[in-house]
Amino acid sequence: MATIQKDIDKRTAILNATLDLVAERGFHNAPVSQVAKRSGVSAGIIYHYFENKDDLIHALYKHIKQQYGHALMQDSPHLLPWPDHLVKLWHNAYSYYVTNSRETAFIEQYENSPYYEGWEVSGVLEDENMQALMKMIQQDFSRGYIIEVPFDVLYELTLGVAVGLAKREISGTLQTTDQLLDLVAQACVRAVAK
Amino acid sequence: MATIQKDIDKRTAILNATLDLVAERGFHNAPVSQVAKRSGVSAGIIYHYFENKDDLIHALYKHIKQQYGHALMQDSPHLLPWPDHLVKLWHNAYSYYVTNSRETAFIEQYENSPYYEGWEVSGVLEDENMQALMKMIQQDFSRGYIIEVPFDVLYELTLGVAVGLAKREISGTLQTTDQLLDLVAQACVRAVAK
Amino acid sequence: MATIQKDIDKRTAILNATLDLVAERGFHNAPVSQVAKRSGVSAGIIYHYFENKDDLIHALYKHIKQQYGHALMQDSPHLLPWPDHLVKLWHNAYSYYVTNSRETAFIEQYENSPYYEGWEVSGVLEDENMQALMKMIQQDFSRGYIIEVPFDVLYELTLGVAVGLAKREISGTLQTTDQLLDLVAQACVRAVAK
Amino acid sequence: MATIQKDIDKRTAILNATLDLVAERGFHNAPVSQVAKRSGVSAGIIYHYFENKDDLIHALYKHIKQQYGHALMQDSPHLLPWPDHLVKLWHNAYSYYVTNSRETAFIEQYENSPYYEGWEVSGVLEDENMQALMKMIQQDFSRGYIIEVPFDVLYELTLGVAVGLAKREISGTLQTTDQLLDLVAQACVRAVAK
DNA sequence: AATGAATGAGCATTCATTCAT
DNA sequence: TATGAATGAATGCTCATTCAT
Repeated sequence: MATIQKDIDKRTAILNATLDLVAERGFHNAPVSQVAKRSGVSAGIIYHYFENKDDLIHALYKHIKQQYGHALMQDSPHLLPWPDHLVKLWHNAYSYYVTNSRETAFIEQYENSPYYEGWEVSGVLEDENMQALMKMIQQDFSRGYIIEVPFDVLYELTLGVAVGLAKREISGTLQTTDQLLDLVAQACVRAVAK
Repeated sequence: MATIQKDIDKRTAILNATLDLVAERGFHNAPVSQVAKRSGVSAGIIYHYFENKDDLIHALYKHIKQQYGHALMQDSPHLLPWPDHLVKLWHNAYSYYVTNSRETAFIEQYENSPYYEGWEVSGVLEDENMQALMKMIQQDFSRGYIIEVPFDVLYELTLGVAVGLAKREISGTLQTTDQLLDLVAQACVRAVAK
Repeated sequence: MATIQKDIDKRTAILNATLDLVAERGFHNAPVSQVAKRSGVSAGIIYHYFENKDDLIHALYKHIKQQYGHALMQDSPHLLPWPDHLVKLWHNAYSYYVTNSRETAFIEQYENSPYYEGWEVSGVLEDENMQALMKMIQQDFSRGYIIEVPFDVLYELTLGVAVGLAKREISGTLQTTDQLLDLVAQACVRAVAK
Repeated sequence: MATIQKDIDKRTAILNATLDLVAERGFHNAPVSQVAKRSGVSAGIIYHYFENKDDLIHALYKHIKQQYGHALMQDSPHLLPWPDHLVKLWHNAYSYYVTNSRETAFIEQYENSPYYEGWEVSGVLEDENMQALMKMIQQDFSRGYIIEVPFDVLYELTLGVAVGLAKREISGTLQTTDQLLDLVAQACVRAVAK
């Protein structure tokens, strides 16, 4: 039992150190040796938990995306009526990104690198939270609440905006207020509402 | 004169090769030696035109951003009435990104890497096209056409959506039509209109 | 008793896996971890049966050399008259090498590596089959059947040729027939006969 | 001119250092870093002259085999009558191996490692000295001097014996004299003569 | 006896940058 | 200006060996 716990800790420690380094210094300058040092393990053991550095990066991405999926569905937005559930979703997304700035930095680097092959391939769809979300949007569709555009487009018009804003807030370019965020969430709703 | 011309060509060739490599293979795997080979110059001469590799990357970014600024103001959107100028702007942006996929890939990698320190620092504001654009938005503001949110927010709600869509189109995730694009442009207008 | 049996099996399994790997992939690329995996034991236990990897290699060599000595004296060549016993010996050697290609590959790698310090040091002489063989040759000597050259030289002129041929047969370079082998055995006899 | 000379020297220095190390310490324990140190160059430059370590090893083998081919045909054995040319050839081979013990050690390690894919594939046949040798043997064949067996077999019965003996001489296992060598050369002739 | 996680030195290879020519 | 050979620190990764369990 102690062993299992320790194993989980070590794997997590490696993932966490990688996240730290990539967020701080970029995909470059996140050498395995530094990951090892920062997570307090030897360099060799990393290859016990992960096949190679790419595998480590991919695993970290999957890990974060799961976290994100969970955060999105916090407080069960799907139980709220239209358009409140969309607003809630938007705030959840924004909140996740701003609170987890390292994760945000990592995701954005990952998804804009050759590592990424699109969300359909990335295995994100297997996550149950993501499935719940898709179902929710599906319903809005069939009830005629939102414009008839592909899912990707809806995403960009809503949560895509949340990421962009969060990145600016994190970098200090932009100072938001609750009022402003509500305003933007409403704007997104307006964009996709039929 | 011929020499100067040749210099410009060589510098451009280096920038172009860098763009190629970064777009194709990512910020990693774009070694200076490859840049040299692909641009048909020696590795050493690159350090005549650029202080070091970082300088080369930054210069490329500036170069592309200027191109982008120019593309944005194509066909003088600022001469059109509200909200046509915004729609035109949106289409210009989208068109630039989709047509110049290498540039898009580079920009997105750059702006999500530790290289980037925010657009205010990046010198983008010095570009005259960008200044014209800012002025145009300023006017819409003062005339009460658009919601009162910071410039960054407006950007995310409009052109930010265009980049996101373009990236999906480029990667093949999404197939757009003129009809769909018009729909999205309208949605963006709806989002920011007061 | 059962335990002892199991031990022997495990030790043999390790030796066998090592042989496999070295023959297949060379002295390089025969890591202990792979030996463990292929022999179905843990990496750690290998160090219970062998002091270290070198010791394992040396032990394997000794093991094979004993097998070889046994194979050489199959069907009691020493009971045959001159030069039939030499011919028989030659065929036995050739047959062993061709039949046991993994062993052949290992022996040749070992004897041409810094591991090897000459057969006199290697402990081969302690083997009773080898002693019987030496005695047989000794007798041929004293009876004046064979030329007066050191034992090493006789070996090269006879069994040394068998190894060389076998290696070519194994690698597919050479296709032998019974007729050809008889011819070569005779040639070797001719070489050493006085 | 000086540059060309220097280049040749550097490439040769690398090959020479590799030969040294492999002969002394085996294919293992001949790390590129040591090759660099011993040849007085940086580790990096080795990859300017050779694609990778395998390429370096293969190049060294080819280099040595050419040397060997040259040594074999020293004093034009092909101009001598049967069987003197064979005896001369044998002595040339033996002499090369004993004099160039590092080369011998390397060749034997190489040809018994997974690097080696048989002499037909190794490009040895392209060497003009080897071609002269083949022609010489061909002639002996057609004149009915030697037994009708494949070339490989003849090789093992003659020069193959020379290598084996040389290896024993080098290792100190065997002390040869001119008389003994003549005796063995004669034995080899006897073996292949019809 | 037995496991396999853990170590860390060592390896092949890359690459930004310099500099003699 | 221009070349490209040369450097050497740094990187991802391997593997013999140890040791807590």
